[in-house]
Amino acid sequence: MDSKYQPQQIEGKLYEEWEKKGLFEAKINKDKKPFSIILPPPNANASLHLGHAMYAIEDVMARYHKLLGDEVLWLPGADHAGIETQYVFEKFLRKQDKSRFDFDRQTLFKMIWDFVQENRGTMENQLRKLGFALDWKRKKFTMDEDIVAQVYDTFKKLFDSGLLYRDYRLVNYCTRCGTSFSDLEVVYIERKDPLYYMKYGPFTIATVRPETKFRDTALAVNPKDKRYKKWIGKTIEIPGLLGPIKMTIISDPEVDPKFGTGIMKVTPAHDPHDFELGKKYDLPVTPIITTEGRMDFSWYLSQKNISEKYRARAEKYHHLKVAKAREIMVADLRQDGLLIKIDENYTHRIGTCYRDGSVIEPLPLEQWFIKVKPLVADVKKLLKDKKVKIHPKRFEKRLVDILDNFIDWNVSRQIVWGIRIPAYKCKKKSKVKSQKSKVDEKWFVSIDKPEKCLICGDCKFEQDPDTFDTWFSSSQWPFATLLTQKENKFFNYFYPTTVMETGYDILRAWVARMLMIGYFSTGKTPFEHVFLHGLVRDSKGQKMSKSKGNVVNPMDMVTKYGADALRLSLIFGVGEGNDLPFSEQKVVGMRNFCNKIWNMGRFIYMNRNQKSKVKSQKPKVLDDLKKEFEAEKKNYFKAMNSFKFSQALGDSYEFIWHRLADFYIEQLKDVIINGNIEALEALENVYLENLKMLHPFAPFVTEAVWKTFNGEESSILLEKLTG
RNA sequence: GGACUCGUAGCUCAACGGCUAGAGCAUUUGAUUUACAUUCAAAGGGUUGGGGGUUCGAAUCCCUCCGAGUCCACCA
Repeated sequence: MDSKYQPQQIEGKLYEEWEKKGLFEAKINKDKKPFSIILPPPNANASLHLGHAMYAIEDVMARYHKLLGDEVLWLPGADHAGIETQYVFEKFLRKQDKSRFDFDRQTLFKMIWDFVQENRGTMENQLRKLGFALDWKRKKFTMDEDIVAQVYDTFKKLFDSGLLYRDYRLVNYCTRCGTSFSDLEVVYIERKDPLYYMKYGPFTIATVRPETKFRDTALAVNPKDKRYKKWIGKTIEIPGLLGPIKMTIISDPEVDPKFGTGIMKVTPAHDPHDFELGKKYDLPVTPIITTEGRMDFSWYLSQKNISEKYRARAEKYHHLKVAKAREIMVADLRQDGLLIKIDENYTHRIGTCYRDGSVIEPLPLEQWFIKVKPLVADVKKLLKDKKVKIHPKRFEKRLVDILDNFIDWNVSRQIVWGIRIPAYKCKKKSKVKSQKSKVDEKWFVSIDKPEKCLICGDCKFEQDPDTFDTWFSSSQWPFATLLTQKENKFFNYFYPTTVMETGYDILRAWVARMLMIGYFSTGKTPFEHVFLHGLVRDSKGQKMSKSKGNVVNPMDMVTKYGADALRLSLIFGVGEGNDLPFSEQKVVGMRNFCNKIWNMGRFIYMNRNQKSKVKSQKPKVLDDLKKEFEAEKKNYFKAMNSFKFSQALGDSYEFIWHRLADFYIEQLKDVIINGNIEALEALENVYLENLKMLHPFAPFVTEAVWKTFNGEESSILLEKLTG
């Protein structure tokens, strides 16, 4: 044995051997208790960041349960990460002076597919370098054919159950990404924008969006507002930039008389609040901004009998970007004497795209929505019946809160990189003309490509060009990955999975949805336990981000200090579910701990090999050692079985280093060197037992030492850990 | 505006109603022809954010105030 533990020379070889010997492979074994975890699938296209290294907690569980003798499945996978990946790919295209609009759908998809395949191996090998006991033979990709079939199946079931509907409503649209987002993907920021006070017939209104006023469909006041009471219900003519418009004054208690002038313009097509008002009072939805973020005045220009002045204006505005149009219109308003004043100090919050930071436009679009209410009710029952338990407990409250406030889920995305929605629109014109007819009546869903229209039977139906929100496929991950394994019974044996372990930041986006869709599809909870870990931050507690330049590459840490050291540093001394500030110092400390483990082994091993046959008295201190070790073991199992891994590790650390090494070995050093076999054996037993207990946390160093003691062919993973 | 988390040694955090509030790093002093200098022994460093309450006993439970952060909702 070397005088120092050198992980770089050992880790790669050990992992290869584990994988080759199939030690991570799961089988159906009726005599054993199944224990399963599905790895939250990292983005197939990207490298791992430190947050991914937190999956070490899952490895701790997987290896611990292997040692307990359970049948363990830890299933790896990769996510196609729709928007993320398409965004990265478009950046890559831009470098070559191209854009996605230069390619047709099939070509673009194929290009991204190849791009992802090229990069996919990186992430997988990084997971190996971290020592994760993943069953690679069962790995899945969200775009695998069989997974897609599963996703289609779920979509059809939702459709058939009436939980899916198509609706024309305001969605969060990023005109730069060219797609809508769910509400979870909108980031609100505080911003200063001019608030324009405009003359509006007999009134003054305040708005930050004068460019949308052409499509206002009403004015709204508070019913109790004395200033405007006499106007309610009246329709008046108001001079505007493009000539007079007719406007009806409605009243709604939601209008705040104290804001601005107490009278608001209602633009159902471009403001979520106004859209709701529009629905309530049956106002038409009349868009004026396109999905490209440009003004659309074609509705105006197609009219006859407009004066040359107004036509010229409309033509000037037409097709301008929103910001530019606003600028010009404000100038025109001023010219017409319609602008009263500008409040330059108005701050408000606006939605921006989480991906590229551009302003989100609320646009009316037809999209697929999942009715979440019934699903939420089922999940709440699961929680109440303790079919699924949340650790640490405080997150259960948050989950319930999330469920109570879940709004219908928009699953349509207008990007190419994703799973195409298997919905088709009947093109036959319906004979009955009814404005109130629901938009989804003309749609059908089919898992296989349909040969004829399932509604009318003979039209040239069209497939929805949209793809699914990435979370829609992810929400099915626990059961989809198991149902698509070769053995039929694999699913029955391992489902519901035992634990879902992930960061608390995706409790809403992922965990809640997995529970909803998982229960809907299988009638069971997808996992019995949810364990949530915190976020890795930098040493000052700041979020790591590329723009801040404080990102630590986990692989650098592995190269420098070994995978065990990195893993230990992410678990040691961290309260369950708490964020942890990452410091290289701590990794160094854990590297030292690994070295300590190694050298304790070295000391015992050296003396074992030169055992002399001197028989002497059994040292008294051995009784204390036994007692102390029994107590440690008890604590260890208690902590491990209640998801308190940090505590289990902390206790072991304390015992191994400061009791076993600093106290007992020091006490027994002389008698051992003099050949006291009893003392040596007692130490060896306790040490090797501790090696097993520590193996889930530090798999490499423990395995390396184990092999020294028990031969190259042995593996600590084949040992039993008993309480 | 709503919810949650946190405030403990210089720094980062443990301690989850019960021994003298602990660890890592940092600081100071000393040891070692050594299993390990990636070591060991020891020292300094604390009114547990302030105040009040419950209790035989509170960092821990309750109330209140102050401060920091996160998530959610978002009125033109």
